[in-house]
Amino acid sequence: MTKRKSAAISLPEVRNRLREAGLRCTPARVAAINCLFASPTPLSSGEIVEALEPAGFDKSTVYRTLSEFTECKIVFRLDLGDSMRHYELSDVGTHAHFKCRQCGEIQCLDDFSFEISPRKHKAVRLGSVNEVLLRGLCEACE
Amino acid sequence: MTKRKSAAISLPEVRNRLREAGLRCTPARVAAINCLFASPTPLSSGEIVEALEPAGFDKSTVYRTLSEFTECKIVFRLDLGDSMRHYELSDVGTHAHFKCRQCGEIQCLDDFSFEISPRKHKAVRLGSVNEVLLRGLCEACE
DNA sequence: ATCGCAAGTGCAACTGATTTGCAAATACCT
DNA sequence: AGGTATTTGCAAATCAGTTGCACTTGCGAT
Repeated sequence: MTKRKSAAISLPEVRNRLREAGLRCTPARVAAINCLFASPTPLSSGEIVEALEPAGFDKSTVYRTLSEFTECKIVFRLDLGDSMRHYELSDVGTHAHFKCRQCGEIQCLDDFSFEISPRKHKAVRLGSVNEVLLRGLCEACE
Repeated sequence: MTKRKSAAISLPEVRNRLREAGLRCTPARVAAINCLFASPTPLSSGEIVEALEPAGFDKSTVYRTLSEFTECKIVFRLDLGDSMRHYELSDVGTHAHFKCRQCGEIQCLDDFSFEISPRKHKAVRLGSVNEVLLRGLCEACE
């Protein structure tokens, strides 16, 4: 539930997560989970592909794996724009993200709270909001 | 400055906007502005391409036009994820957007206000935020 | 009004991210 | 260990968006 650095996750634990989600435990899936687990911020599909290809995993396998994970809710898929999808393990909990439109840096805003309130009452009706994304310039780029 | 339905914008007015931005007044640009003007919500590049191609405008021209408009700040480019860019005339003013991850519907949240506040004070440092995007399920899809 | 040329356009070919079809490989239940 | 439904790797396809280039056109100067 909390943010972790880069400690590895044990194979049996990964296996459990997969089996619980109804997925077979395969090397590609284990590698993908380890990859995501090791990163403090969401990774783009491209970054994950780059990380796993050297180990011999095909990019199509990686993309398929990420889709499966998303369906099974093992990971949460963020649409941060810029034609790229990002993924993070869903057990880190829901939080907003900030993306710098200049350098592309992504920050997880677990330390921020949001208040979203209708101003007039004509009330556009949103259903449920489960992703909050802020874009702008990070301190460095500003 | 306010939201409009689908009334057309006069040619001289479009011409003015373009000249003020330092752009020549060409049929493709006029068509693109009219297209954006007629829509109550941001349009994706694909939608604009589809709208203008039947009239004989090439998609590369449309993409180029949209980039120029973005540079000149005539339009604001939104990165709503889903591998697609959306555009709206910048004179509608800054406001947040909601996008349904199921049906893709986009809502402009000009009637909402946002409060974003650091919870702890360890303070992740954001620079300036100029786009707020919420994703989730709209009322219909929920 | 019309001329000249920089700016804008259409076309076709290219890129980069992602997807798909299919045959070979493999996880895992018995 | 064995059989089979699931996964995987590969190559080819797709899709949004971009680019190079020769042709056209808007518009300030004549």
